[in-house]
Amino acid sequence: MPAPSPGDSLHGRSRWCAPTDHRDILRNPSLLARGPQTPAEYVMLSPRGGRPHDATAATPAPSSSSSPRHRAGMEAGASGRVLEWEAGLPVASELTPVSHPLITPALAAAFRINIGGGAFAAASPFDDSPLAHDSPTSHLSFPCDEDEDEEEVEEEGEGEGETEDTASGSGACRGGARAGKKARMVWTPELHHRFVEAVGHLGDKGAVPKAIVRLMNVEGLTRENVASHLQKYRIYLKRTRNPAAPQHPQPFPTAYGPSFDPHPPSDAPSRSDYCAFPSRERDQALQAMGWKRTKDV
DNA sequence: TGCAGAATAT
DNA sequence: CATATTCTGC
Repeated sequence: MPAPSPGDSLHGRSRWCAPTDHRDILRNPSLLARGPQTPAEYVMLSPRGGRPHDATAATPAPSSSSSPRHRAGMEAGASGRVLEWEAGLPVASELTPVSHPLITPALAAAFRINIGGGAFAAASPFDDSPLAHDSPTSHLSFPCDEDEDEEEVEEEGEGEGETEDTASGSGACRGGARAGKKARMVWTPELHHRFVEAVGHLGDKGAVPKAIVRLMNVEGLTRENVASHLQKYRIYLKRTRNPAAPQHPQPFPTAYGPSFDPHPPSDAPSRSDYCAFPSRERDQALQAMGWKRTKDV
């Protein structure tokens, strides 16, 4: 029965938040304490409304009663799927398998998560031709939407009984009130790479937000996200084109590099690195995520 | 305080 | 859709 009873499937309209807000993790060490065990869990670790300040969060509040509805939504696929959520969604072939890609190889390594078949070595995060192949989204992070649209992660994780300590059932993202702003999106290098490619493929004329979004085909990515990014990107292009101070032909000292600059200018850009990650957040985020290179978790 | 990056408004 | 402005986190 497709029609979910009220207060059931949509109950709490619990949403999954991508780990966009590393700050949450930063402020909630307990999340790291145990670290995600599975992709699914990882995804749920960053509940926007997860009361970040809840110091006592040490207790994830497993709540045996908290039914794992989240996954139920998709896992129930076999038995009863919430068609309501599927309305307007791209067909399966168009969808991006986020399950594994959500976790970058490095992350996986950090947490010793094994994503399908030793992803670390296998998946080169910098594989190019993202567009060339129709396999769109890959290792991308996405924002947490709370509005209407919200692709569900096609999780193949053979559900282990994860503890659904996601924020309280209602309003996983943002304390229940959808009046708020959307989670800040993080343009990862991968994402930006796709973006740049999309723009390139579309050409100057066709590179409009809508088209870009389509071409990128990143679940969770909104037109507005792209529009905003595009705006910055254009500014960046303009700047680099102008003889203002093009120390280099067109290196991207800023975050707006064509993805992964294999050869960062030797003069080390004063500002951030060549990656599209949020300048300083990245570092902390990575650390918070257990990426400490010197220290061990 | 200023800056950068993303969201939101026009 | 493009541009401007606001917001937020360092």
